[in-house]
Amino acid sequence: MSGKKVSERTIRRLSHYARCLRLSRIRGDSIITSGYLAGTCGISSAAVRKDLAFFGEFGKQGSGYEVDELLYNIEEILGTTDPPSVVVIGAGNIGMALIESGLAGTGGYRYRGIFDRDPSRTGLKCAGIEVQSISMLSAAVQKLGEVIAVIAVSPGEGQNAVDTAVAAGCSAVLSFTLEPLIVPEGVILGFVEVSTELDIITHSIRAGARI
Amino acid sequence: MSGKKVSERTIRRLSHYARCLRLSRIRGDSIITSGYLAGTCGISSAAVRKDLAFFGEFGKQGSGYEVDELLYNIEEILGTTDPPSVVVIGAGNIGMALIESGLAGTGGYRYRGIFDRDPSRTGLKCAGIEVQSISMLSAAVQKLGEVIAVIAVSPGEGQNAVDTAVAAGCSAVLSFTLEPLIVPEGVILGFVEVSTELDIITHSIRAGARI
DNA sequence: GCGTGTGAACCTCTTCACAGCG
DNA sequence: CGCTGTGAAGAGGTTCACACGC
Repeated sequence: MSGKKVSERTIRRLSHYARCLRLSRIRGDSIITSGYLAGTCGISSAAVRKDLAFFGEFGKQGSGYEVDELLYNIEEILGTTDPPSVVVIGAGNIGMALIESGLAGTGGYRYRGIFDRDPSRTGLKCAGIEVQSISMLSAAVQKLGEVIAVIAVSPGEGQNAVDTAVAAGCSAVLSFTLEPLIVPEGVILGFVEVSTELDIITHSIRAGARI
Repeated sequence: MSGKKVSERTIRRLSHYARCLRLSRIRGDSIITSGYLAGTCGISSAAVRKDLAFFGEFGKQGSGYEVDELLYNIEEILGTTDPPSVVVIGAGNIGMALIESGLAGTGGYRYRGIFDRDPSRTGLKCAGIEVQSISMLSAAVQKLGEVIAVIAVSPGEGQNAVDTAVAAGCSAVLSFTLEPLIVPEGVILGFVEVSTELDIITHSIRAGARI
């Protein structure tokens, strides 16, 4: 809709603002300031205002931003007012844990299915969702429309699972595996890398401990 | 040791290089080029060389980088040659799944314990590790030394768990919860946010679909 | 007075092009 | 000839300071 180009870093911040706004709304606040958002997200208030002003004049001078209105606008920018469906591929420990934990508080996302190629796992139930054979994925995607596939398979099976997800028509892939993955042009690829987060933390500990 | 200041973005890339090098080593390669690392990590070869040259002259002109040597140097920079211990707080779905999945392939990290404040969970065994009462955390940290606490508790319990971890002497906290958290100065804080990754992907899908 | 919106300065990071060395 | 190391140019993002409106 909007022809704006925004960096991933900005999108990441907008996502944080959105989460912060949801918490404010739960707490009953109707107005929020850039300074408050800045403090909660660990950045400067000027940066918050720059981010928001880039997309429109959402604030009221002298008071701040109306929580409901700002949240609506940010979700509009992110495209999460009507978010894609999410399915999990791999009904192992992590896959099942993700399903059981759900996506509460994330603003609209919901797990719509979990798939595994191991027949001994199909039929298991988990948080009201039944593990289906991977052969059912294609039909499920056709029914759901836009789908993000969360890859939670065993090490070494990542690329295989991604290829299956892509062939089934998934628009994007979010991988929990460590392996490098390849997707065709047009398919979005994201990673959740505990390993890298640990490395960053370790470096911070060591660097922060210097004199 | 080194007084260099490096950005988190650079550290994140170094972590990716390290993972790529481990895979190369397993494959038996002894030499790797900046172009190959660049391709696998999705950046330009010049950026890779800049990153590495900043810390020393690790490469051999005309051939490339020796895998073992470069990996050693990167781990030295990251501080992961002798990595901190990792413990999990919260023996729910995610905590148990993390323990069962282990940290294979991450280069040295290992889960050394899992703790929960719910007495009905203590004593459960998981991948050879027994769930301990949260009251044992302090003693465990004292024995382990430098400890990263992975927070995998139910929504709303995050800050409580963090406070406990900090009081027990943990050097850093990596949270899987969505809530904003506060830690005292000197304690490192990191997040794994599936919600934000989904937002980024959703935005990419919608933005990429524009004309 | 308070908090937003914004142009300008500032800084960091990335890319380019090429010299240098095996 | 191939690939690294690096100064210079360019792009992008952040901070600052202040005008504007409630």
